[in-house]
Amino acid sequence: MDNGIPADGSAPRGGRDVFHTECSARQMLDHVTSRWGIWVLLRLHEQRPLRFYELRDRIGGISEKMLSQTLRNLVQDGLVWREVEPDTPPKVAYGLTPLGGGLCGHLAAMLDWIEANAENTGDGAQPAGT
Amino acid sequence: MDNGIPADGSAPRGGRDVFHTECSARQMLDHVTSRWGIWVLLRLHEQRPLRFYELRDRIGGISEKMLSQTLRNLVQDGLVWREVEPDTPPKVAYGLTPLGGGLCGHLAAMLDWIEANAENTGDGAQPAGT
DNA sequence: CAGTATCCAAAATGATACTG
DNA sequence: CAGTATCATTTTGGATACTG
Repeated sequence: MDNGIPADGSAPRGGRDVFHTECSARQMLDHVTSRWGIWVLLRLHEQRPLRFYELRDRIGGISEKMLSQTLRNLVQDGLVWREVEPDTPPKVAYGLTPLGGGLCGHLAAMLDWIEANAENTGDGAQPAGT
Repeated sequence: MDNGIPADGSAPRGGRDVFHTECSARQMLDHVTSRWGIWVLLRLHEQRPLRFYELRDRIGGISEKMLSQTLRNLVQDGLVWREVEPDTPPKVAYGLTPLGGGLCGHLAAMLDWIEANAENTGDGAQPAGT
C-alpha cells in the first residue's frame, strides 16, 4: 500500500506531513480507514469482548481472511487486544484497548455526524456545519 | 464497490445499519475514507479556496485522474463546492461547504488524536483514551 | 488550465480448502 | 473454534495522451 509519499522524491508540502511518511500514525490511519477496520472497531465499541465468530457474524459480508487480517492490524496498532484461552476447542476474545476506546470516541462521533447530515446531498442546500 | 451488505441476503445485525445500506451516509463515508478523500478535505480545510493544480501540487503523489474523481465525489456529497470562472484559460476553484467544514472538524480532531497517540504501538503499553 | 478517455499494473478482497 | 494458505477475481490506482 502506498501512502501518499511522492514517488518522484519531491518533498511533501504543507502541514500534517506526519501522515506522508511511513510512521505508526500513518499505519493506524490506514488500518482504521481500511475496508473493514472501522466496522470491527465499532462492533467492539458497542460490545466487548467478542469472539472471532461473533465478530464475523456481526459484520455483514466480511470474510474470515479479512477479519483476521484486520484484527491483526488493529492489535498491532494497540487499538485492540486479543486474549487466547487455552481450551479445546480454542477460545479467542477481542476487545478495545483504552487506546482503541479513545479512537472510537472520535470515530463514533464522526459517524453520528455523517448519519445526521448525509441526507441533503446532490443539490446545493447544506445546513450548518458542525 | 461493495458496502458490507450481506451478499446472502441475510439482514445486517446490530446498530448502525444505516451504513450497511446503499445510502448517502454510506456514500459519504466511503468517499471520505477513500484513498485521497481525506487529504483533499484536509487541504481545503487548511486553506480554501484552491484551484485544481494547487490541490494536485499540495497532495503528494495524487494523479489528475484520482484528484478529479475524488473531487467529483465530494462535490456530489455536498462537502465541497466547485466554481468555474469563465476565462481562457479556465479557472476552477474548490472549497469546503459548511457541511464539509463540519465534517472536517471531526476529521481533523481524529487525525490530531492519532498523531498524538500513535507512537506507542506494538507493545502492550497504552495511555488513556480520549 | 482543467480536466477526460483509455489502457495497464498493482493491490485489495473473496471463496475455498485445509490445519492445530 | 480460530484461524492460515492459495488462487481467482474485483477494484483501485497510475501513466499517458488527448480535448475544450
